[in-house]
Amino acid sequence: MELIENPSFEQASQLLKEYLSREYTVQVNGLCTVNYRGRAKSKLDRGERILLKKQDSALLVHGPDNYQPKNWQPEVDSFKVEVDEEGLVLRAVRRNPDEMVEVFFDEISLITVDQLVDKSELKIAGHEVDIHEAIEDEPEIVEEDLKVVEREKETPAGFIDVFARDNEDRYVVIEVKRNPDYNTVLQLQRYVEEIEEEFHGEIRGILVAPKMTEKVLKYLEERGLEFVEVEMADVIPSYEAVDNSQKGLSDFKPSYDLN
Amino acid sequence: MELIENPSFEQASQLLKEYLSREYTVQVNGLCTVNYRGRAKSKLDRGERILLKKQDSALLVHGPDNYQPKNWQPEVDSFKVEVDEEGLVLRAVRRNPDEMVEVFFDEISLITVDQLVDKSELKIAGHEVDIHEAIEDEPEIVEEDLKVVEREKETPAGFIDVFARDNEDRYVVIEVKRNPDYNTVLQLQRYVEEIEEEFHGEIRGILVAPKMTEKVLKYLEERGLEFVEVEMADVIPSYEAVDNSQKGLSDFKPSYDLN
DNA sequence: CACTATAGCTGGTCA
DNA sequence: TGACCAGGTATAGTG
Repeated sequence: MELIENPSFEQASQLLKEYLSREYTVQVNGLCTVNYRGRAKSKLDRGERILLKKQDSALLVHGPDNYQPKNWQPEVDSFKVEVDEEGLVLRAVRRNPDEMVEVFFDEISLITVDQLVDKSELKIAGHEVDIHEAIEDEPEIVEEDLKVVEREKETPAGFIDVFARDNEDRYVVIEVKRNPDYNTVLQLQRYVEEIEEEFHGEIRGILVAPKMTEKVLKYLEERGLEFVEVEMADVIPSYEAVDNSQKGLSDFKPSYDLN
Repeated sequence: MELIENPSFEQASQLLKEYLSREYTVQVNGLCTVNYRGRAKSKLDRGERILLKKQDSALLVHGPDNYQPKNWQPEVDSFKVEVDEEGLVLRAVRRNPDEMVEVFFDEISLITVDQLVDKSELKIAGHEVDIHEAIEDEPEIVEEDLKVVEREKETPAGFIDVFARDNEDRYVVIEVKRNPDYNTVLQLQRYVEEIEEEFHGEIRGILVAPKMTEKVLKYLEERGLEFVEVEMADVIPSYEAVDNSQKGLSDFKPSYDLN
């Protein structure tokens, strides 16, 4: 790791020009103002901030509070660094969409340059798609003797998450939601009505979710629909760490504009 | 700014215990694994990361790529630091929702502690009625050669904030909003239509606001209406800069569990 | 305090 | 490529 406290602008400029456009994590702490221009406009007055350039060229400007960055650029195509009598300017441009973040440093208190290695990737247990798959694999999660007919079945009202038949051969429309609300109920009702038109007979509608509110449950039951609660832990047996860290990195070569 | 390279776990623990629960920006670079448990579950395998604790207690764990953090906690109620033979553990808990981020450090390459000052957090005080008055007093805020005909003019659709004539004697309907949205646009449009019925000829509609979103602006322009941005500082002579950067900070005293 | 709507949303999936 | 939807969404505004 390379680290300089209170560098001169010349030192800083040299370091930034060397490392900004390469696969290094670069951090600059200092007093700066920031402008953004592109999809919107924003101007950030002078303040002490932390600038973070990541190894895939992502740029973040963090202030002293708030979980989210004050300013950012998810992907930068070209960096540009200039020094004049007033300080150091860093410009991060990307095309498509055309936008630029400009950072004017008045003071720089710290610069660090490092190459971080992260072999792991995060996988979250409990996404909607996971539940779909789990139900398809093990329909008994929802109900005994349930047979999946089709997944993502299309109807005029939209796509049904899981379409099945129960142990009395009745058709069952299953809608999966992580955070069910009134709209979810209405949507399920529409699906059931579509299936009634297509197949006739008694059609069941089941809302599958890890949680439920009293209000929505009542709303659901008033419409003759059912609710099955699933525990995430039961549905997803194990989550695995997947190595995605190299994705796209080998292609990363933002141009560096020397002037 | 306090800074230690390659601290021992004991040194690190001491520093973290001292500053994590206070209004300091704390940064830890090192090799770690991270667990999250709460609204969902996630596990992040060992990797080199940057942990950032901000002055409002927000916690971020950044990996070497991606603009977004690998793991985070927007607000932390209590921090807990422990050292054992395997390394250093940092736990950040919050209630409502009940969730926890656990960071296990195997190696720590850098710790920095600092207090950042961001003067740009200054916000402005000003109410809608203030802008009305200011426009009545000085119509040129909105446009040159504007003559106010009437304030709070009544129409069947409601009261028009300011009713005026421009330098070509066209009638101008001015609607003032602090936070304009779609409804504001529709309201202005209704006023313009009312005035068209009453006076005929070309009627202009101007929305005056200190800020504007892209969507609303587009919506506005599609209807042939105009937008004038006003700076509170320009409009209200005695506007006061209110320091909101401390908002909630004085109350910020996450408990520190000494164990 | 809860609910609602937006975001320079970002990120995914699927027609 | 674009439309549509989810997110540990976060955040701001309103009742």
